[in-house]
Amino acid sequence: MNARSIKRKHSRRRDAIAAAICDSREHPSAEAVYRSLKPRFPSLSLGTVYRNISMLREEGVIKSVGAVSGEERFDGDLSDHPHFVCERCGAVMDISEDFSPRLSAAEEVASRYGVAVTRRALVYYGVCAVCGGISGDAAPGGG
Amino acid sequence: MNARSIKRKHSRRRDAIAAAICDSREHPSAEAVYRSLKPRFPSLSLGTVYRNISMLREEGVIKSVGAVSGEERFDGDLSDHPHFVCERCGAVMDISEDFSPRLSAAEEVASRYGVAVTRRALVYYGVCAVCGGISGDAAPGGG
DNA sequence: TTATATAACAATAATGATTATCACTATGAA
DNA sequence: TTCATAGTGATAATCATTATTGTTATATAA
Repeated sequence: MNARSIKRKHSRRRDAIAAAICDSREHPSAEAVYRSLKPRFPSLSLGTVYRNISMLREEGVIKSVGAVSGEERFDGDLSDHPHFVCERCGAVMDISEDFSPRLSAAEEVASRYGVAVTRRALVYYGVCAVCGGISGDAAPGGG
Repeated sequence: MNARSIKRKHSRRRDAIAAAICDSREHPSAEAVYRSLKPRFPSLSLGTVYRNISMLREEGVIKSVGAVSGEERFDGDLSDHPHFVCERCGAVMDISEDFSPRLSAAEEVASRYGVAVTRRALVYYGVCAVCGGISGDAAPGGG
């Protein structure tokens, strides 16, 4: 009756797209998924990647992490954990759930503001270790 | 010497664009700012809005709240507070800082992961009061 | 006030990510 | 195998945003 019951046929490409996202720690964009699968599926089309990502998201197999530099990034780990985004290279990494606000905060927001909260997203922004976040030398003159 | 020292001339439009964002609780998009100012500045161009928003952001007068349905939304309140986004109507509202994770969490992320954290963003998603978030009737059949 | 340098402007073209269309193909059930 | 239709590649269209360009407004000095 509802949209969920649309019959889905099995698709090799959809499996591969889901795996590319779920088996990666990179939080790839649609374009990145496309590039990673193109060698294995030479006829793969970018539209197919977008279409299947959209289906996988509806089905709850993957979720979006938000956009980095205008490109949406995806995650196959559905747990409610924060992310770190490097503003230099665009890398997205998982952060332990330990750094999430307590779960009850969402309930408190709901009751205080009279809204229904279905999910939340916490993102830390900065500069990753590779790009020079920590190794104390060479002050970043390039801003 | 650096990019900050580019000479800026005074501009009525830039003032109006900054005010449109800072005096609003709507977290408007560039398009929304354009629409709100068009009556007062009939010759206003959308490109001008984008260009000035970009300048205001560089200068630290406003900040981005992230994209909602592909449209970037802006905030004149620079304090580190969470937001709530209604997934039905796209409304963005401020949430009290009380619901932010403690500030030390950012430092802990930095030291644990070897990164530099410059800012963070916490967003709660769901359905706002107007769209039916709370008033317990009429189960949302339209999902 | 006029003159001059240039930041800001409107109009518009270009870009880049994403979505829609369509003729054809592959999947799954009979 | 046959059939209905979900899935696909190619490509066009859309939408937000950015860049370009010739003109206008602002700041400063004469």
